[in-house]
Amino acid sequence: MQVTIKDIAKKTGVSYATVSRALNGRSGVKEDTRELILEVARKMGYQPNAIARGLVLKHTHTLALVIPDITNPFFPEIARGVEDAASLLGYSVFLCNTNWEANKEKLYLKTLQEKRVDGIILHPSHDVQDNHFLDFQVPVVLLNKIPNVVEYSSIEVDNVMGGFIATKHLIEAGYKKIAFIGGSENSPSNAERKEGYKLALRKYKLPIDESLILSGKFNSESGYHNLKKLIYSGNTPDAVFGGNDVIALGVLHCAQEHGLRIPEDFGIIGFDDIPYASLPQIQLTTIEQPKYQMGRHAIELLMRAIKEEKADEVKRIILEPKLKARKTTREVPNNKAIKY
Amino acid sequence: MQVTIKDIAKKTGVSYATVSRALNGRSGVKEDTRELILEVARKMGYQPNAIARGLVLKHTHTLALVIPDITNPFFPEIARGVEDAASLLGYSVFLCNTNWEANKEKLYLKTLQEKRVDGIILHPSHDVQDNHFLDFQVPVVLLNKIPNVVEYSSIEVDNVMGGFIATKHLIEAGYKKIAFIGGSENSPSNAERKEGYKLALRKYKLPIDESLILSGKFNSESGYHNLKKLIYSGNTPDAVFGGNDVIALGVLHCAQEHGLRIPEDFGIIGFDDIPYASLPQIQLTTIEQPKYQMGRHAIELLMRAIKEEKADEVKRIILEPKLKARKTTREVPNNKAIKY
DNA sequence: TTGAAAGCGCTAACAA
DNA sequence: TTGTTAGCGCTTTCAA
Repeated sequence: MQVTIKDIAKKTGVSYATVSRALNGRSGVKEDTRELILEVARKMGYQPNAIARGLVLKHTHTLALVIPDITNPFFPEIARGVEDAASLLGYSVFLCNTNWEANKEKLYLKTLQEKRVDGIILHPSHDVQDNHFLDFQVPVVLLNKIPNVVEYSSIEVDNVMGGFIATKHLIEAGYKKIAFIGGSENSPSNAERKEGYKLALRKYKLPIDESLILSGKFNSESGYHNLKKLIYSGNTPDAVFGGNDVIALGVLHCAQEHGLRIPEDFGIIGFDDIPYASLPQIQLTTIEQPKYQMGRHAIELLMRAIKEEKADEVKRIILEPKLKARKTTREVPNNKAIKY
Repeated sequence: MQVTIKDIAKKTGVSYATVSRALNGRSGVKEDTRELILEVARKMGYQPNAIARGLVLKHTHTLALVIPDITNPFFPEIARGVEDAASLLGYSVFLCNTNWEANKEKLYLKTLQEKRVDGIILHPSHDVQDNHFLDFQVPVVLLNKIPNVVEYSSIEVDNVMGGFIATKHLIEAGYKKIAFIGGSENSPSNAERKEGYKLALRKYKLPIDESLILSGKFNSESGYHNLKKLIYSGNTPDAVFGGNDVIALGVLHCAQEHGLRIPEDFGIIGFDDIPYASLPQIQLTTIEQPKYQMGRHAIELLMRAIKEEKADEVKRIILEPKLKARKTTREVPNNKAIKY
């Protein structure tokens, strides 16, 4: 059996209230008694029971990170950022994989509330339209925007800016026929990246050709097949902006298989900067999302909500995406750089 | 404020013991009352308090996965296996990154005990010699062997077999001068893989050349530099068995940079089969560890320890590693395959 | 400086 | 079938 403060009280001959005070470093305990208690506690191998404490204090120093899939290369760094920041503040964090299933997400959210987590960081599954987490007691911060949901703090990256920068880079590098091969149609971030793409084309007076704008899934097969489709329909672009890195990797694979010379005749840019992208054998040009920082910021936001009783204060942190020019796009000649 | 069983009791006019019974589906509640209670609970938005329940039941339905770094491509799949299996059984899991630091590991283990997790899955940092988790109340299963520690269940892959298979594959493919570029000297799994390597050389009558056996760190820089060292000392091998995939990737990079033709003149095999390895642009031949399964099995073992009060029963599950022949090694001609 | 006692929300004996 | 009550391990008033 675990030793409790009562055991310590018995051993030391004081009341267990005093033991509690001593153990928690509260004032109003004679130095002698405190030392005695601490000593005895140590000797008996006392481990405070966080459950009991949580029951009375009404907080658990426990958080949760609810994401679609830790196996998706986009998430581990976020998770690490979350966990590092949380542990620094004395919080533990539950990891929950929803597997992109709204039902699983719903179930987790319920369980987590029952476990009385102090806060939740949530990357919702795209397809969640019913916002089942809207009647929440627990503070939550979102890891991406949900259309029409404004009641939560969130940390986001500026996807339209990212899409713009990506496309601009392609244009500056001299590519002329630039396709957008995106992911799911009803992903808000996908839509925003596409918007950035169109913005850039428009700004630099390139035609917007709808036949060059494809969508599919956020996996490499989708990227692969969409480029293939373009090639076989005789509509081969000379550059592709992929909706994310995984798609771009599929595009890269397809382009290589079809003997397209990269980056000379064919440019590819992705989005996210997942770890794969920087492998020497890949060297994918991409738009970086500051994943680790996103995790940290999410914790910051969550702490505001938890600590300051400002559950109502909604704050959005919008992070800037950055271009990582690598080897799947031509270098931009200095003199050709478009003024921005 | 959250609604409690007392609130429900008041509303329905029964005692709160009855409410508890009804809510937990315990027998001995008239069907009418049960329905009433359930109905009222639903209406009031009752959320059972798992903390309070945990306090009396003395379990929390909470587990922890303590690993060095979720950002390391070896771990996400394990984590997924753990989480999937755990959630199926109604458990939540804490994710803890020790960052390879024994101190952090120690701290987490302490916290987790205080939080009264029901069990822990631990991948210890290599360099932990003092086994600070030895005085544990909580069931733990280990994700790799620790020398001289036999008191815990563990799930392991047979590293010497893996090393043997890897080397055998290289030999069968016709490589003659096979180097082993490993990771940390004091990593047990590294030592075992090296042992398998030597075993294979011996068995197939190839000389064991200590100048071809290098160690370093478990990162790609280490692999890169160790091969470079070999090359510049005029001791270039015609194949390398990397202590893990990340090392092998570094080796691959170096080999490519130095114009070695892969796999014709130079073969590379790794260990782990991390996701990178199967990218079309990489196609690294490697020894697969069944990571997802390891996670699931770990949960199995943990459940035995938790449920059956067999905390003392120590069980090891030893998984078989498998060869994944891809493009960084020559194909093994059928007739040349060595009988095993 | 210390102790007695209530109570956090719940489960489970024991009685009725 | 239902209610009463003790108690899980702890914190925190209130009194002494």
